[in-house]
Amino acid sequence: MNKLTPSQWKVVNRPYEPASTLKVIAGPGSGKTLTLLYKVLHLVTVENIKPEEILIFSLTNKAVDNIIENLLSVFEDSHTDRDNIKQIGCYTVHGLANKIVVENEGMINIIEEIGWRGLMKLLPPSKRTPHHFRSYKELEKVVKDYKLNGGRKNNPVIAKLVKLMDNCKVMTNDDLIIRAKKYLELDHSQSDTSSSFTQDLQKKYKVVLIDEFQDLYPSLAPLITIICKGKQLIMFGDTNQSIYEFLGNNSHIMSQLDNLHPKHSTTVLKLFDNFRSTPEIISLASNIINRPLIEKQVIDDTDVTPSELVRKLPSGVLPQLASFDNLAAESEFIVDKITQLICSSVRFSDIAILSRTNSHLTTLANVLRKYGIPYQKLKSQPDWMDDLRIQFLLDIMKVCSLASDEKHSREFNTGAKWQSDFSILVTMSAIKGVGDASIQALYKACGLKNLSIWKYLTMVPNFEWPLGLSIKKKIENYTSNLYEMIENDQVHQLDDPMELLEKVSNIASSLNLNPIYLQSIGDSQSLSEFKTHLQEMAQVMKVSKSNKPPGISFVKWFLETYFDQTMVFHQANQALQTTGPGTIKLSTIHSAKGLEFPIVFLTNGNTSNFPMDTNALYVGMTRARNLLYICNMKHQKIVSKPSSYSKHIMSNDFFWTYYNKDLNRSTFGAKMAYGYNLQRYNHLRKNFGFYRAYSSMNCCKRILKRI
DNA sequence: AGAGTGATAATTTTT
DNA sequence: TTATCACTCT
Repeated sequence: MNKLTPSQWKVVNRPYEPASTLKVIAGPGSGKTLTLLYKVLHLVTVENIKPEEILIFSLTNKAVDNIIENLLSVFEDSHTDRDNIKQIGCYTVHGLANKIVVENEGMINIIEEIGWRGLMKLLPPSKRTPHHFRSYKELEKVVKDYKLNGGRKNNPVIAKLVKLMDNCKVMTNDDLIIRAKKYLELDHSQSDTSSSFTQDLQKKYKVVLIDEFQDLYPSLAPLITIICKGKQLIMFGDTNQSIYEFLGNNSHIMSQLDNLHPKHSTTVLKLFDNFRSTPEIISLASNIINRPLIEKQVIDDTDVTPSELVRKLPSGVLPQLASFDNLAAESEFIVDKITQLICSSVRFSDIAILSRTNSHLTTLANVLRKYGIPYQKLKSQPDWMDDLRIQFLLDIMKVCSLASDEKHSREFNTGAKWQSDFSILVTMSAIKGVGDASIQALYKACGLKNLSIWKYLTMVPNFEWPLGLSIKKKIENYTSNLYEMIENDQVHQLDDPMELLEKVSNIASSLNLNPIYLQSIGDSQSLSEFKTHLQEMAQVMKVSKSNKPPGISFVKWFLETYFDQTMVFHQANQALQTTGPGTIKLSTIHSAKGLEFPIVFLTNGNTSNFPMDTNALYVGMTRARNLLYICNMKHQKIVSKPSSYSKHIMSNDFFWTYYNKDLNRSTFGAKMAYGYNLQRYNHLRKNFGFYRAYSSMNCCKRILKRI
């Protein structure tokens, strides 16, 4: 095993010691993940730590997936049982918190956009009060503030909302963390359940590894400290790559973690070498974060870097900075460059386009599709999950399922604990003409009678409803549409996913919803988008149906598990797409953290004028191995000129030899092919109609098939 | 009424 | 960094 450098070995060989901290500072391309994996291997094979005593966590799904994916291969040569290795706990912080909370409370709901929109309707109508919000995001922020400061602000309106959320088990992601911490603090020693997840966290684990510590933020601190206290804490990260500052200050939680264990058992190590990027790219990136190139003097004499592990040699090609007046020009530049690259033996899968926003990526994706260039969006969630219309359908299912359950518990009226209320409020306020005033009046009336909204609507005669005539009609329509599903338990009897979906869609379509939930009307592109999303959800429903255990109704099973199942399904789908001719990867800079690509296009879009965050820019740049293009970057350190047309890169023999060697590809046949490549490129360029704005898409598709 | 001031959001993730 | 809102002052 001479895969590691001395500085990496130093980390791996650091002995196990309870109640200690090992902090590893690992810059981009320094082999952080590899070191982490070998550290785990070392713990199991040398230090005799059992796999089930190791807990690894990180903030993003991608980082966690990355580790899980590679764990097995690292253990391949050791004589450890595969099933045994799977005992290693590997979670996102929120995934872990979710697991704890669900184990202790049963099914919960994470609030989404549609939920906040519903809650907005419960606010007083006056526009001049502090309760008036421009968007649901402001409300989200205020509620967060309220929860953070406890009741200190004493805002009765927000307090009411929070109470409603509590009763309906509706949580924000921050709530997950707080609640998880609460359950970990409880003493479970008297409890008879012998091995719950909560207890495992309290007792079983000996070593906790944190990947990407720079992503942690203060509100996670209480949970993380309680998990790590007394264990060996090993954390990897790089403050320069801290791009989640908008969630809270990273240094605050880091100082807490640094002081978790006594000074004498806290060690800081550093991984030096950058094996990823060319000196040209590193130089520019280091300049961005005001840091000279990796200095020789920081390497002490016990850590001499052997000559075969020095950084990469110069590639002879500088990162290209370009600016454009409009989005079309930028797109054209990117497509033109891609064409040049593809004609120079680059594969589609070598290229990544990184941007700061998802919306800009969507724009770029449409451009690529126009030119028939294969692409793939790297997203942890499929698109349909943040489609409001889909969220609405899911909420209708929730209403049916929850209200139907509560119907049976009618006798045991245990106070205001009606989980269905939240989903009812959300769905009802999506109806056209049902405004804040009616929702509030109705909700108040229910509170007076101490009934759930559904019970109120079905039991109290409608002349008592505190509503205007036209609203009454609308609400009656709502009730009667849902009546069969709930009162006759139809929702639980529908065993066939497609029947359920059809039924729910029928309800939605007869409700006369607000335009925002029905964007599909009159817009064919949006309609086909909705169709695709619906089909994707239907697929997950079918999968869910196939693994449903007996003794539970399909809706219930689906609602409880659809999130996890979707993630698994989505991941499998993405993996599937990587085979074949390859695809260009589209990703936000945030999602691309931890990944690397031979060629990177970094773009800021042209619409927004506010500058790029320095660390985000740094992360984006350091994703590139060999070639970096930066478009329309707004940053003090970047001076970009309007780009002039050049096909220089195609004839750069030295670079292409370098490139193929870097990727372990044969250069046979690539040399002397410049003439042929150029001919191919010119042909494509003509057909694409570059420098004449957009061309017709049909001819492009035809041409690209020949590549 | 219309000009001027000051505060703040826009974007990124987590089930 | 810019756009927009709420509010104040003349």
